[in-house]
Amino acid sequence: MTTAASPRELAHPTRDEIRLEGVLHALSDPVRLRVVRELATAESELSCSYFDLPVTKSTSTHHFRVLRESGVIRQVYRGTAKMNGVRRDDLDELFPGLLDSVLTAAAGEAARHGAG
Amino acid sequence: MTTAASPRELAHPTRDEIRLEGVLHALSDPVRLRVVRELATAESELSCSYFDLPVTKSTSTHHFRVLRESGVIRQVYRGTAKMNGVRRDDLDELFPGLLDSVLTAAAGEAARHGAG
DNA sequence: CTCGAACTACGACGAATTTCGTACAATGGG
DNA sequence: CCCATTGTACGAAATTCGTCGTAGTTCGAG
Repeated sequence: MTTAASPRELAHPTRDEIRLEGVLHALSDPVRLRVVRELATAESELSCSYFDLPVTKSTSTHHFRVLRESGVIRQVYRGTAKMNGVRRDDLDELFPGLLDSVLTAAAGEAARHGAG
Repeated sequence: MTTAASPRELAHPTRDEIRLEGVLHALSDPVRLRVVRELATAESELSCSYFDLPVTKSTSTHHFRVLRESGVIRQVYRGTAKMNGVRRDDLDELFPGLLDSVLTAAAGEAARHGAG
């Protein structure tokens, strides 16, 4: 009773559907901020399973979805894996400097408190 | 030095107690983001009653407190009024460029969708 | 001292969020 | 076809969030 369509396409907001409040909210969670930092540092797509997050798989799926639906990341299936990448072009066009300042701020805070 | 010997002093986080996640969360609410935008454009401090927010006084108090406790704004009593100002120095030192890029992003989004 | 203005404290409520466990589906290799 | 890998869906519980109303506090003016 498998239904007809291939469901392996993921819904993303278009560029003009991305909202600042949604992006800020997505980035205000420690787990999600950490994912975005790794993704941005890697500068290439990473699978969900690449991340060793302190939450279960269910919760991990949830966080990735929040990031995708807010427009922060793009997700694409590749075999059984789901690859993730930051939507840098869209974010930089929409909110110039925002992503970089958040990443810089996160790095600074990590240096101050995480390794201080 | 401050001449305030008033018993009504408000608790603020010190600079190094301010957390990025807390700031992002505080700014991810439409009402609070609007307050910060007005505060940032204003030349001087503004009282709570200056703002005509689409919420009750109770809720307004709540939002101002979230902003204060996250370190985004500084609040000082002046008579019966409570004056509010953005903690620009602290935020710029802690998270360079972050506040400005958020304000620019908010202005851009308002131009795009609010008055586009 | 009394009054109004400004703001707070407290309790409450519904809605959203976060988290988990378990069961399930899609893919690619034997 | 079988199965391990990868991630999803669903339900549920705990928590947080945004909102409000009411009662109360502090201050300045009269």
